Amino acid sequence: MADSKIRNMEQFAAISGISRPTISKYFNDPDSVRSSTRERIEAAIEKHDYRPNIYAMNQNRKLTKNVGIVLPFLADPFFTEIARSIEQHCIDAGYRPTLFSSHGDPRLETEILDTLASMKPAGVLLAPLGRASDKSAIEKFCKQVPTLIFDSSVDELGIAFVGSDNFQFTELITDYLCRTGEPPCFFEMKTPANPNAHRRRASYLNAMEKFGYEPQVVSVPGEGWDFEAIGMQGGRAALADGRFKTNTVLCSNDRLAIGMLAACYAEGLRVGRTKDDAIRVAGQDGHPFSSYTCPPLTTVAHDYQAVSQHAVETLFQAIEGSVSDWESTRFEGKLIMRQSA
Amino acid sequence: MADSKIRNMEQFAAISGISRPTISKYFNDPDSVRSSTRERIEAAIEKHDYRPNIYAMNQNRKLTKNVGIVLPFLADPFFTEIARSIEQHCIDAGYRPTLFSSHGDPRLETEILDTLASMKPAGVLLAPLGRASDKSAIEKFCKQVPTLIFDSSVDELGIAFVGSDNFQFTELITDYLCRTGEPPCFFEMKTPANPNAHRRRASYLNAMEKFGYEPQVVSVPGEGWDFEAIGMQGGRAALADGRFKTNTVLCSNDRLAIGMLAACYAEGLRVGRTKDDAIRVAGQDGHPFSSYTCPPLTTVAHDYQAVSQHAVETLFQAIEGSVSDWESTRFEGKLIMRQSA
DNA sequence: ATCAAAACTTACCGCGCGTAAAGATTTTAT
DNA sequence: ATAAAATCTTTACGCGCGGTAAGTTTTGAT
Repeated sequence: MADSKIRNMEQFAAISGISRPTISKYFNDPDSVRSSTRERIEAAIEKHDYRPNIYAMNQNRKLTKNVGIVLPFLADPFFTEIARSIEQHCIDAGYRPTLFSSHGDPRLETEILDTLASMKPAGVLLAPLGRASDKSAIEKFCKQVPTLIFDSSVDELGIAFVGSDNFQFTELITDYLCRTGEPPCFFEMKTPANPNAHRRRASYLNAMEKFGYEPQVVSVPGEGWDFEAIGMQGGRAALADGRFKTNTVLCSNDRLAIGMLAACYAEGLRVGRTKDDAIRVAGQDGHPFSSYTCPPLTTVAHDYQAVSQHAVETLFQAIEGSVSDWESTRFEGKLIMRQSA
Repeated sequence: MADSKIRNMEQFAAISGISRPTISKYFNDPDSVRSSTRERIEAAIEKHDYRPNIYAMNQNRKLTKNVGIVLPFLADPFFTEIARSIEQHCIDAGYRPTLFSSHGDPRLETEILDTLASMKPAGVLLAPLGRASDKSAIEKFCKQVPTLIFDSSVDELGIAFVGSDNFQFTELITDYLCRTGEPPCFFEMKTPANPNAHRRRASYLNAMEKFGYEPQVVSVPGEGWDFEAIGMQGGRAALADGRFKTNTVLCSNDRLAIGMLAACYAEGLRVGRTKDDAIRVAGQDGHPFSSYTCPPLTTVAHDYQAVSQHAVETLFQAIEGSVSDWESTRFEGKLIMRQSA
């Protein structure tokens, strides 16, 4: 019945028998009003289906309830999985998440940061492109907006970094591969997108030395974020040239490994860990699709839940008060043994 | 030098020597001012790095330059690929896209629609969840905001529907499979997420009858959007029970096919189209990962570019004037022959 | 019942911009 | 050159809400 006549908070206040400042206070923080008033307001909201104008709300507020989430590349279920988890945590904390993707383009990343700055967000969760990022733009942005960097670190920018312990990842799986067969060759992109790849290579070299094996790094060319294609093309070439000195290939990440599996298939090599198999292939990330490759991919899985939860918690702690020093948190990965290695 | 002193349009107008209403007019539509003034304004923008407050802008505008993009499920490169393309088209047209994902949850979809309604967007591109969607909520939303439905149709809601011609998809690949080997069995979810699946089944039945073969539909149980898992589990069970009466399986979509390939691998069946292979598997969608399965997946690819471009164009035509009748546009798919079938 | 604290109301101003109307200025056409 | 048209400036008001200061009412403890 009575509905769309309410055009602003004043009218809503009048019709619900409560003063406008109190209504305003309620929308800022429902717990700041007496429970009896809260119930009356909520009943009126229910009845008249009123929502305050978000633009008018955000105009004068120094800080909005917006939270920006910036991903480097959307067409990768690894990131979307994290995004889903982060989004949920933000909503639970009473914030309004907005998702952006740089789609692998540094100019777009800078544009997004620009847009975001004008949105006066309470905070931003940023997974940067990495190497290609305009670092000065990110640095400038971090000075304006409380920013938590995740997945891929950029100097000591923002309020904190949350990610995975890439050293541990690679050491864990290198150890596993060495114990269960021939020591692995390391398969990677020559110019990887982000610093995680460098950490993983360094960890591989370190682990191989520790275990007393000679490291073999196979770096393949390719730019951009089309990792599967790069892994497949580079993998075929490397296989054809006999650049893998052992029968075991540890890929820098799962998407590269998926490309490598396709390369093995194309070259007629049976992948697996049995006597009949020609080659073992392992990845790193615990990519959502890694369960469905043929054969299923042995990998090290991120602790998605821990990363996303800690990222959001750290951001909100910084927003809602305590200004602590910059810190870096890296979660350990879990070895997932499947048939590929 | 002179920079962050400019706090509003008034000050910017003063410092750039142009009246505020003209500045305002410029930001609404740069082409609405004389080219000489435009150049002066743009020089001043460049110099002082001024951007109008988006909240104050949008508060009074009846329509904003926002465009909402709603996806049913983000962790699927099929959708993110379309999203990327649509986003770009929106930006090119001078709009500000905002991306949302329902993450397979109908309540979240309704919430997103609620949020979107309060954003006064110029228009919305909505790919609904399908069967699970709250149709009344969508219908209500479509009355408030110019909405273009894509991918999966819901009645004749919104200003138009743009998607793919599922009948053609399935007929095309069914024909191909019949011509090149045994006629296909149709592999699908018992309770599929959206109406596209029903169209594809109907098309399969129709095509099989037309070609004079007896159709064989294998429906497997499973809820939600975890298609690969459903395909793998259902596929293994169906293979074990001998429910596929021929050596050819046409999957309702590529993600199901990826699960089916994993099932074949687990059951020790070699997939392919040569004499040595035990079974042929084909998908539908042209999923970004379908090139990298083992073996690479034969499928029918959406015309991504055409769908996204036509969707955006149709929306903007409706926004910027011409109110034409509701219409449905479905683009044909292209057969992609790979090794799996 | 008494009183201070907590919660609420009234009244008013400010935010940054959209928009309209009327007059002044520039551009274009004749 | 001159009139008509297009564009710009000035002035003024409104949007829907945030925020504050002063009074008033309600609450809960004594």
